[in-house]
This record gives sequence, structure tokens and C-alpha cells, in this order.
Amino acid sequence: MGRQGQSTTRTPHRRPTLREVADEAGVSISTASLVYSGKQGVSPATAERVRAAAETLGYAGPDPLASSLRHGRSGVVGVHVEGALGYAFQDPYAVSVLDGLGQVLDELGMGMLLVPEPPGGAEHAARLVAGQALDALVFALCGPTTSALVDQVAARGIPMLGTGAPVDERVVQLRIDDRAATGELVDHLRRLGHERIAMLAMPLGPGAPAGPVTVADVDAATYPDARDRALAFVDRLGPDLPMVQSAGLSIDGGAQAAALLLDAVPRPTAVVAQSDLLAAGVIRAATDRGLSVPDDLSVVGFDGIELPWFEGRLTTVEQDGRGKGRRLGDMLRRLLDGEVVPDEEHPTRLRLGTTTCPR
Amino acid sequence: MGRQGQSTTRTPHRRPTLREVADEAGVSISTASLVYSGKQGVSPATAERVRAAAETLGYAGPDPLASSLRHGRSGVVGVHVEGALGYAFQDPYAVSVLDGLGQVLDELGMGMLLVPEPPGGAEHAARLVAGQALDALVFALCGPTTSALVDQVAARGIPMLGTGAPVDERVVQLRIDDRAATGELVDHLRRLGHERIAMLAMPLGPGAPAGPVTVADVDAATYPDARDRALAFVDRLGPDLPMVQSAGLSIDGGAQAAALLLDAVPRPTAVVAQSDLLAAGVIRAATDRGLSVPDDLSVVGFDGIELPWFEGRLTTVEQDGRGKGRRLGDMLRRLLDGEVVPDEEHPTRLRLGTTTCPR
DNA sequence: TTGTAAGCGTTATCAG
DNA sequence: CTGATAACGCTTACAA
Repeated sequence: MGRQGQSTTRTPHRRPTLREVADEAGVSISTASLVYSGKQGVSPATAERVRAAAETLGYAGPDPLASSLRHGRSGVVGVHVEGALGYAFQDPYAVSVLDGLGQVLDELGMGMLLVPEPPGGAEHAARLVAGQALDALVFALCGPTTSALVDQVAARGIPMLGTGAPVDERVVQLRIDDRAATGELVDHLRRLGHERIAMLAMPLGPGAPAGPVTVADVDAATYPDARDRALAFVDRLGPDLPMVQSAGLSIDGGAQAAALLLDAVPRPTAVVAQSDLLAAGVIRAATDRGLSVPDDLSVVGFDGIELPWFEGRLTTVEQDGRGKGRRLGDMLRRLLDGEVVPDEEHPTRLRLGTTTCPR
Repeated sequence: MGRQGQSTTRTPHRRPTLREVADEAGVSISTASLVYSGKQGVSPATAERVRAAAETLGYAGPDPLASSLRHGRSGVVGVHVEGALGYAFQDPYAVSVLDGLGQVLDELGMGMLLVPEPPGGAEHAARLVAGQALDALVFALCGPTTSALVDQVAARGIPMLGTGAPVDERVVQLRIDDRAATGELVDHLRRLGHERIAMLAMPLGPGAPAGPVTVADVDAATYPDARDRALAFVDRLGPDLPMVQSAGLSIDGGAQAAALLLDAVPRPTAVVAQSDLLAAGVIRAATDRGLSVPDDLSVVGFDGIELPWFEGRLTTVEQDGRGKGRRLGDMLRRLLDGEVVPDEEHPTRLRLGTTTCPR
């Protein structure tokens, strides 16, 4: 109580340490520590003395850094984000996965550290990971099949979790069945009588240009989810239907790539877009051309995000991003508990909307 | 080369330490350290021996935790996010700020740790911050005027940066002139001949319900940006024009609140929305009612985000989120360098689009 | 150029 | 219930 001359000399921010608190309280440093970790019994009286001393000195609790070093755990989970944040977070699906993961991490008292890997520079991410204490690394947003980070992180003994990529036995996966789900979409369109169906693929690899793709391109794709969805399309419908990839995972990118499909003659009667964002682009491109969805063109997407500005409801595959994120969090918890966690599969389901109708 | 029997015994993941590497290389531990910090001269020959030893033992470099403890810096910047991630990241403007900040942090080799503060539970964020080693905390996304975190973080001697909130002298601010910018929007509409202008405000506080608000409500607002924009509106146009707040910062929320304005008689001829997302909601609500924008209703927003599905261009105030984020990063750098950083102001500019026309 | 030694601030183990 | 003491893994004067 009373002034402590705090504003007079004020050495430039040397925080008091537990030892000083202990001295002030007239107890040993280990006793003081016990007060904070709250494990063993400390007599209420001494505990109170320690707290008072802490108050006096302005001690805000044990230094997380020292505590982490001691425990060998930082309480931080890295989340790999491919591309700039502004780019990756444009996709509500990606955000919903992070949201779910974040919920679980919150419960675990752990933090989420973003590990962005900018377009050209893997070394940035590598440098960050080298200097940052991570308890685990999650590839939540499905990037390339391989990543230079994997070796590095594995060497540190840090467990990794992914949603299909990078493909590596050291990365525990929570996959969806991209092929089966895409198959359901295609079957739905075929049941409606569509035959001239086109595919609008996500970029098959980093920096892929918008334009037509062949089956060979698909086979060589760097992104496994884009590849599997395209392969399922080819499996069901053969190699002769039009396929294009977009230059990015965005509405604009989708619209631009969709233009290639919609301006072709004969025009497809249905488009399978590999993501809802791309499907939104298809819808916009169609509308721009005076085509009505679904009357002139049926459109299906993938992911199951909300498109609040769209009156109507996209026919799509629900992935339940938040649920997937939560499940990732659950696997993470087990991984950190030292359990051996096998790969798992997350269910998806076809959701019928208003963007498809009979041919 | 050759097998090292890695898959046979494999003690459960005890990483080698620098001391073991030094022993293996036949040098002292400090010499080995020098090889990694790369400061002083180590003879190329010894350096090579150390590296070889590291390779042999599978040493992946100094433990970041120990290194951080020694340096007293964690290389982590906390970013406060109000509400669930899935909610906060819905706003492209918020994401763009984070994107810009992330760019600078990347250059600094620092990481970005998300510190979500869920709707009801400030103690979650508090617990996270208590257990996490942060070099700084940024309130990038403009939350409430006060935050319980501030005292706690200040006690740890961690510098804080904000964009208007929380209001506290210990938080260095990068502000925009909300009042002047809103004034420009209003003036623009008045020049076009509009008189019956309505305001659609962002939530004035956490969990605010959608509905009409009075000047008194505005004065008591918890979010300073929402308050200042509303006050500027009242200053210019008097207290008698309709004002509503939305229940959340989203297109849906905007549309719902906008309904209250558009169904009133007489209907306003122009709406000032406090964010572009809300403006998008107004446009949707208008369209739903068969009103044409701008012919039947002029709409202005705030922020300057892209609405890729909207043919046309919103009249709004450009905030250049990415630039703002980068500038926050720059202030952060100076703060971490120990400089005394004064509050700054970020410029905005009126951007004319296609959503306003003469009355 | 290399080695010695003293911490960084905690926590855990084990006596008392 | 409390107190020495030894780590945790690394960095950096300072000495050789």
C-alpha cells in the first residue's frame, strides 16, 4: 500500500523473479513456486505471505519461458498456412477448420501459432519453425503433397498432423474420401440427366495458371485433394469431358476459369466445382452471361460453406469444417499424450440445394 | 551412411543436446554453440566437425525454448482476436490487417500467436497469455474500449499495440479518424441531395442485439469505432434520423438489421453502413425487396474490402487493411527495439463506387 | 581460436 | 509443510 515510488527510478522493465518474491516473503524459492503450481499443500498462511510479496513487487506469475523449458513443453501448436494469410483465410472453409481446432486448443490451454509459407519461400517457414518452440505442427489447410518442413520438424521430434497432405508416414492424417464424395456429386448430376458435365478444379499445384487440364496434368498434380477429386471425375465420366483449373482458390479465380467452360461450344449443362468458392465463381460467370442457375446450368460445389449473399443454396458436399477442426484437435490431444494415433477418416455428406435441376 | 539402426531401439524421442554434439565432435559446448549462433569466428575445420557430429546424432539445432530463455525473447507476438476465429475472420478487412502484420513479422522472423477471446470468457484469453511467452500483444481487430488483459499483460512488461482499443495509455495506438471519414461519407450523400439518410451501425458492444439505437446508446457504446462513426453521423445530421445496430459483423447480420430500416415508412433514400460487410447486407436486403441500388437506395460502407460476387463497386472509405497491418508491424519493430513509440494515425480516403447516385 | 563457468527463471526430487 | 539442490539446454563474458 502507499506509493512505491514506481514512477521515479523505474529500471527499464526488469521483471521481478520468483526468487525475489520468495526473499520478500521470507520463504524459500521452492515454496514460492509451490504456491503458483498449486500442487502440493502449502499452508494457507505462507501462501498468503507469498501472494502479498508478489503483489508488492509486481510479480505477475512464473515466467512462461522458464516454466516451458523446465517442462519441455511450450504450449504452442503451429498451424501451417500455405500462401499469405490474406489469401488462405479468404476461404471460409479453411477458417472454419481453424475455428474448430482453435476451440479444442483453447480447452487445452494451448495457443495457435500461424506458420505461413509464402508462395515462393519455404525457407521463411523453415526459419520460423527452427526458432519457435512448437509442441506440434498441424497442416490443416491441405497444401502440397510434399513439404520441406516435414524433415525439419520430424528431426526435432515434433509430432505432425495433416488433412491429406503432406503425404508422409510421420504425418498423422485426418482424411476425407475425396473420390467417393466427388463420385456422389457426379452421380447426382447424372441421375438428373446431365451428360455434358465439366469440372472446375482447384489449382493442381502452387502457382498453377488458369486453363484446361489433361488427365496427365491431373496425375502429376501437387495437391492431393485437387487430384483425387479430378480423378474421381475422370473415373466416372471418362477423359473426354472438359476440365479446367482455376488460378487460385477464390470466387474471382473461379469465375475466370469458369469462363473457359461456359464460352465453349457446346456449353456444358452442369459444372462440378472442386470447392464452394469456385462454385460461387461459376455462378457469377453464368449470371454475367445471362445464364440462369440451375435452369441453364447446374452447379455443384464442395465443402459446405455459407454464401450469405447468395439467395438459394448450393448443392455441395458438406465437410463440416468446424467439426473436422475439432477432431484434429482431439487427435492432437492424444498425440501429445504420447498415444500412437492412427490415420482417421472424416465423414462427408451430399447436401442437395437449389443449384441443380434435371437436364 | 548406412543404417544407423534407427528403427531398432529408438528411445522414445529424447532429442540430442548441444552438449552431446560437442562431445561427439570433441569440442567444448560453447564452441559448438558458436557454430550455430554464427557470431564469432570458429575455424572452418572445427565448424565442419561440429556439423558432422550434429548430422550423425540427428541434432536439429538449438532448442528454441532454451535459447529464448537465455535471450529473454520468445519471438512470438500475440494477436488478440475477439470472438471465435470463425467469426472474426469472416471479415476480409480484419484478415487483411492480419495479413499485413504477418508480412512484417515474417521479415522479423517472428511468429504470430492467436489469442482468441471467446464471447463470454475473458479468462480463457487471460490464462493463455499467462502461460505463453509473448514479446508483444497486438489488438489489431478493434475490440472493446477496455480489456482485462491490459493490466495483466502490462504487469508482465509486455508492450501492447492497438488500433483504437483498448483505450489505455499503456497501449500504443495506430488510429484512423473515424469521425472525419464518416463525415466524408455523409457529405457525399448530402451533395447528392439525400436527406433521409439512415445509419446501420456495427454492434455497439459485445452481444448487442439487432435493433434501433439512440444517441444515448451510442454514447455508452463499448466499441470505440462504432461509437465514433455513429457520433459523426449524429453530429452532421442531428439526432432524428434512424439508426440501428446489427447483431454481428456479417452480411447476414447486416441484412437483418437493414430490414428494420428498409421496411420503415418513409423509407430512407440512403444508408450509411459502418462496415462494408454490413453494406453488403443492406444491398442484399434491398435486392430482396425489389429495390435497386443505387436507383432506389444509395448505400455506402466502410473499410474498402473486395466483394467479388458483387457486380458494381461499393462507395466506401478505404482503410487499406494490409497497409495498416504493415504499419502496425513497423511500430511493433520499433517498440521491440526499445523505442518510445507515439500514437500514430493511418490515413483513409473516400472511394466512390456505383452504389450511390443523386436523390 | 577454443574452453571455463556463470547464469537465464523455473520446477522436481528428496530430505528434514 | 518447508528448504536445499540439481537439473532444463543454451549463450556469453572472460580467461587461456
